Amino acid sequence: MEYDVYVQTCPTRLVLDRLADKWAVLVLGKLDGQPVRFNQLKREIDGISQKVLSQILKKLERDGLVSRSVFATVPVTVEYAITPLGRTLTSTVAALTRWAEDNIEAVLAAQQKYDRSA
Amino acid sequence: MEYDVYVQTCPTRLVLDRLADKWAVLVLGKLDGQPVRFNQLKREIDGISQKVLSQILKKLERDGLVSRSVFATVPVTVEYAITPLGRTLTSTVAALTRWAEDNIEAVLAAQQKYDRSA
DNA sequence: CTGGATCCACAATGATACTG
DNA sequence: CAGTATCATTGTGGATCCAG
Repeated sequence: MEYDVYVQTCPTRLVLDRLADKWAVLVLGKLDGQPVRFNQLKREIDGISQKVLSQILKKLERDGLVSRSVFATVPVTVEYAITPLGRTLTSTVAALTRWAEDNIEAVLAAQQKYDRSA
Repeated sequence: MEYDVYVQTCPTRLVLDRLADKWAVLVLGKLDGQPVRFNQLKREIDGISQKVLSQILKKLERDGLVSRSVFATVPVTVEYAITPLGRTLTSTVAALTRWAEDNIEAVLAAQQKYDRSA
């Protein structure tokens, strides 16, 4: 079977839709390493709302990239962790955020130059 | 200066917003190699609308990732090409689409398993 | 603590038509 | 060919309140 992201009906487009999401990238980056609890994620990912975070986590879990573990403490504890499949993604994802941090100045400079000439 | 994508006000978030876009990923992937004309891009990126394509190209150009060249032919010819800065991104971007194509089956399987247990 | 449900405002997109 | 302009529609996210 041949897959090609450039074909609209190809299922790989579904994966791209999921990956090509700012929040998903940040969540995967935070989970790479140790399991993290819901509110801890919410605190560490500045600007994400509770609604969006729970949606993203559910999607990532459905895709098999993230696992969800419930502990019957009081109050309940829920830990999210990356799966083996998800771990094959984190290096790529990390490269993305690293690129952003490394090249932001060049991008900002390009934007200013563009805006001046416009 | 320290940058951190996990801080909401950090400019690197702008970069992530741009990169974390399905269409931007596909466009950059297509431009990696030779310059491509507008309608050729539109044809090769299945499902993208003319409006969205022109928007994405303008943003990528503003970010300094893509260059736009106009040739005074009749009718006019416009070629889009990747810039040196953009080229530093393509390997990461290519890794993303490759991951999607390589792991789609595992993802689809995970989704089916998830849906059955739900 | 971990979310689900709701309401609402705004951004994004498709379709269509038109221009240089 | 390579776009821009407009409109109508949808979706997406934020804010808030509530519950197990």
